[in-house]
Amino acid sequence: MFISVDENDKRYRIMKAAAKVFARKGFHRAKMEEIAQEAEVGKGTVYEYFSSKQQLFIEMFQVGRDYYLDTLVKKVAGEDGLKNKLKKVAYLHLKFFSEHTDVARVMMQEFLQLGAEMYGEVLQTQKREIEVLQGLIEEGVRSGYFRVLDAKIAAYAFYGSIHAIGSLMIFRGEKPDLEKLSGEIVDVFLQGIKK
Amino acid sequence: MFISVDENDKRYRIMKAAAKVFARKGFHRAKMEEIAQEAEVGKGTVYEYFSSKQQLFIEMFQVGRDYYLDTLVKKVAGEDGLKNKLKKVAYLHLKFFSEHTDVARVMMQEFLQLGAEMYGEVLQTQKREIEVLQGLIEEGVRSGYFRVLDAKIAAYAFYGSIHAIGSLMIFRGEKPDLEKLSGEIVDVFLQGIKK
Amino acid sequence: MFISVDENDKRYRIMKAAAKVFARKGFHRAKMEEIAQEAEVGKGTVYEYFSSKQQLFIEMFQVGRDYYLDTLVKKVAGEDGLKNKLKKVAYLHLKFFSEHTDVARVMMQEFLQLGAEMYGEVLQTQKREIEVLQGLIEEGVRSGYFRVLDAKIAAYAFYGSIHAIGSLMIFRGEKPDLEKLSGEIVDVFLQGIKK
Amino acid sequence: MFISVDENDKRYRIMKAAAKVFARKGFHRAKMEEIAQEAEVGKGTVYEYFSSKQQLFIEMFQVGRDYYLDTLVKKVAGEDGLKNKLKKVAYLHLKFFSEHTDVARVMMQEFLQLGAEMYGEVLQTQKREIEVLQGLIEEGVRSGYFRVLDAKIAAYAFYGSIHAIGSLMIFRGEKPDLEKLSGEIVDVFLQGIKK
DNA sequence: TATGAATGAGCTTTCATTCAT
DNA sequence: CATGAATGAAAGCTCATTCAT
Repeated sequence: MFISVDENDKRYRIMKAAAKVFARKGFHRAKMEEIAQEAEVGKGTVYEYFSSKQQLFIEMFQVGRDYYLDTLVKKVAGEDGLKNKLKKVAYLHLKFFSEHTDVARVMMQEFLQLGAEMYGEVLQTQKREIEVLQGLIEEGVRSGYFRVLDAKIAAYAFYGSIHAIGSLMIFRGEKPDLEKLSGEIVDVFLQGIKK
Repeated sequence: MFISVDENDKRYRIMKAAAKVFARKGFHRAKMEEIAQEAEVGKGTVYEYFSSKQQLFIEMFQVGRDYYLDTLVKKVAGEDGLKNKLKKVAYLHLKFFSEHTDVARVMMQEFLQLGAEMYGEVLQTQKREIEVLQGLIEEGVRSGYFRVLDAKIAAYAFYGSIHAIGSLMIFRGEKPDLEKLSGEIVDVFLQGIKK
Repeated sequence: MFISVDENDKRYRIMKAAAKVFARKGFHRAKMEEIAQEAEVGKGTVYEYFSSKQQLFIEMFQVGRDYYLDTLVKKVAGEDGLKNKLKKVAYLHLKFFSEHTDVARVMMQEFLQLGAEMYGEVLQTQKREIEVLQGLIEEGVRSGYFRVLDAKIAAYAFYGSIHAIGSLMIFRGEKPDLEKLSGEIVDVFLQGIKK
Repeated sequence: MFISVDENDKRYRIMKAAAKVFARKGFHRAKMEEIAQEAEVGKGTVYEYFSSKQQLFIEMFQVGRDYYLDTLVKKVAGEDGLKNKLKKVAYLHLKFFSEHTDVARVMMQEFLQLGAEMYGEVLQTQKREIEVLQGLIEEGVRSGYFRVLDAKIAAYAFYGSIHAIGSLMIFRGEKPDLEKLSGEIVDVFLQGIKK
């Protein structure tokens, strides 16, 4: 999940362990001790790299988020046509949920628990992904490909659709065909469900 | 929010207090002491009615959920036409978010924190609301009003749309025109965004 | 040592235990656990009465100091003649050291360790006792009983004399005749050591 | 302050750094890390020269003490007449306080904190300085210059006087005329305050 | 010899839960 | 039934000390 040149880098190992434990337990029930054990380092070592539990959580989160968003933007740009771009967003979102179930779980859980600082951090992810979608929709409206509507609401609606379905997968442990699924979601979004 | 014959009923008062405090602080940061004070009872009294903090949370949650779902089902039944029924679901969901911002926050936050027991409980709410939607969509497909598609995916997509927009409102503190907003969501869902 | 109506008063018991443990170990090496055990209460109970270790130390200190100073002022006032008053100060100071070796030890030890807050607190004791002495000496100078000199320096000198001898007792565990000893100290102070 | 042939000697640099940091923070709040930084050596290097924090403190203390006492004995021997010798002791004690405020602070603070081992070490300083004074007083008694009295008590009284006044200076940050002050202290000690 | 990354024992403090009144 | 004083397990964090390089 995270970018790292050296797989044995302690900082990297601790962040990976943190992601795993936070995912399993949530922020409050995760113990620094357990994270240290998971990373196969001493408890004190964690504090050599991260000044506090909260700081560890925030940094772990930011790295994951940045990696995800960078990948998203890059891959969407590589697609031709608005429909394919929307489908790519859906696909990548679902793929992330599917491949990083544990991390996704944390990202959804700890929303407001950690006070104002985290509040903003966590929201950024949603916000920036939705901005990408809103941009695509606005483009479609300008080019006459989409009908005239509130692009923000539409973006939230589309984001909500894929996010809800992603959540479903997390909770059910299902492994559907993501290509097909993202196709269907985009189809509903573009054509509506009405005959 | 909760139903109670006797407004002075201790059990009721404690649950209401719990809802308030859990909403303010989240599960882990909420203190039994504070809940007791909010309910104007002794700390020990809380334990007369609820065997543990977790149990109190679960029961509070269930009562809120049941009240919400019962209201939902009843009001949707009172509407004519599938479009109006869908719109009603969106409207009620958004209205709940709008009127009970704090409670909604808890319902979204504490998802998995509380282990397997809560896991199921929390999911029930989503699941049953989605079942209502799925039922409506299947009905529409059968009657030929909607085109043939995977009703479950469509239900999740619709649910996700309204939920994402509801979340937005919670975090931004916005107070939009719910009638209009639910109309727009249903419109996108039915017609799609394509021209 | 401390004033208390009810010997079983928890607050009192904790303060007494704290005095004992702080005396034995000094502030930093004293463990809250040990204080709780000494007071025969649970660790949490200590925190019911004192918000922190430092607060416990400060309050314990203040109570001891106030009791000591009040007694000092009262008893000195009850003596006739400057010589007897000075002797009383010496006697009470030595008696306090003799009877409350452990507490005296703490009062001397933790001087500056605890930051500005304690700094002032601890100094108050010395300062106020020295003020009493300075007052007596100034009175003697005015009345022509003492020769004209810097009353402050003389007060510090006298205070230092009795304090040094008190310290000696603490460290050696000696139990000299305090009446006789204070007489000798006052004698040296009044007559000097010169023939 | 310390004697060293080679100013760049690591051992010497570490001890000097330790004196500085212990003085600033007291024993328990001083960190080995900070001492190492102050000495501009690695943390591990400190342990090459001193087996533990406590050992470092003790050795630093002993060196300072020995230097002080050697100087004291030498300079007192260089004075003519008991009065001048006593005055020299007072002057040097006050001068030490005045010039090495920080070190003096530690010497007074850490008295008993460090258990039996330090206990003896720290007391040695006082004890040996008092022995010097006691020797001078006994000499004066023998030679008929002083009246017959308990030389030990008198020595403690004199030591206490200068120590109390020295402490005063430390805490107030005053910089009095040490020549004059030591003269006054000796004067009170020899003549008494009585007319 | 010199280093500083790594360690974990040990500390203060919190708070859900109990139980004597 | 109602209470809240008492409790102690549990957790985050610090820092003296070690040891591979």
